[in-house]
Amino acid sequence: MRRSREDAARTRRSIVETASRLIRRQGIGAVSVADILGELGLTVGGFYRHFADKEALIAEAIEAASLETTDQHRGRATGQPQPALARALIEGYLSPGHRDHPEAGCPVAALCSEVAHEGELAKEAFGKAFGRLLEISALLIPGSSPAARDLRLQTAAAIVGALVLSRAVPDARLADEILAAVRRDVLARLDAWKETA
Amino acid sequence: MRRSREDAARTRRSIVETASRLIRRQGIGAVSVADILGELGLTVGGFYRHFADKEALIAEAIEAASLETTDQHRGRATGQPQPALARALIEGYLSPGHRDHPEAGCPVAALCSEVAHEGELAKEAFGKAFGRLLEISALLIPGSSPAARDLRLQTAAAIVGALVLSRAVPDARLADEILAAVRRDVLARLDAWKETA
DNA sequence: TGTACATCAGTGAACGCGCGTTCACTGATGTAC
DNA sequence: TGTACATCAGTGAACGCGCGTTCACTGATGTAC
Repeated sequence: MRRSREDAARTRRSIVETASRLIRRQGIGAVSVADILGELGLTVGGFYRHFADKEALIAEAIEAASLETTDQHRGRATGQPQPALARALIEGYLSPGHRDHPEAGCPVAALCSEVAHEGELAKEAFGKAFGRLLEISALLIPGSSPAARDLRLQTAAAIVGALVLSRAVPDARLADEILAAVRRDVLARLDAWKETA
Repeated sequence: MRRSREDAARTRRSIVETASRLIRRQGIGAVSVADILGELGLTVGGFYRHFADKEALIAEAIEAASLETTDQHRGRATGQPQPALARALIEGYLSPGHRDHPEAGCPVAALCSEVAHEGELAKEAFGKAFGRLLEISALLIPGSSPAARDLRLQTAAAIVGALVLSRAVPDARLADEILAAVRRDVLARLDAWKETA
């Protein structure tokens, strides 16, 4: 039966949020439209009143995950002095908690190798998500110099690589070691950068 | 009809090699058993004479990809003096060619986010592949000191992160920029490391 | 404000399809004598 | 070395299943008067 516009909008949002959570935890390929709607107590038929197809939802889910985590990072960042800011952001990103809860974490790390095989919409959303990761990096490494941009790209590659590998490696000790090594490295380089600036 | 033992062994090897190539290019989920055997002009029924199930093949395919690329790296490394060695390995790994041909490249970078959702066999094979990547790093950064191990882990995370992001990002210029930035960074850090050693 | 009707959010069954896996079968290969 | 038979690599059709998507339907919501 028909629902109010507010209800419908709420449903749509909850589909995106659920998809966003599930694809980060299980991967895009492992999550079906029926899984997502089932989690909400809904049947699949109504899905196509809200989205053109699965890929459109995936793209929105990536976007939502990116906005959610970026907001979290900005929230953590406000009012902090620079050194504490760097510790908070980097130690949060490269924490066992973030590694063990991809469903609430960075979509770039959760989807980076899988998204290469998805459609254009999903890749575009991923591109925007990576752009936001670079914006967060710019809170730590501001400036428009080539050296600042280089360091932002290097930092992004390092933390994404570390988190993804830490999740993929079956040896728990090695997984911790990767996070710790890159944490030390990135924090040391941010310190060195601030001294030169 | 029955084939000779040599033929059967050849078939088995070609299945592994084809799987290894296809999963690196298209991802594990996007490649079916029928795809792999079809590529070889075979029908699917015979597959289960060689492998227990798809996951067993995937694990062997990851292992084969790892051995293949590790051998390539070792080949590139033999007889080279250290500075040229570092350039050859890092510039090869972080090249547009490697980015654009995942089917012939590092399985760790090709599968890193997807493998987290696969079974134990595949994850184990991935773990061994990552171990071999660290061995290749040890050609550039030898030694058993904690600092050497840290630098190997940091280098591995950086180059895997850079390659994966370079493949995933839809903006071609940004993709090149990521590779170039991390290339410069890793080479500079290897130079600095040699000076202290 | 009240009524008649159009809209449409969500249901539940159905669709065609491709998946991993199984199986009876074929006939060349390998083995035992 | 030759023969009779067991083995088994590969075929091709079939299986049950879950997928994304479609569709006729329901009835509360929204709108026009």
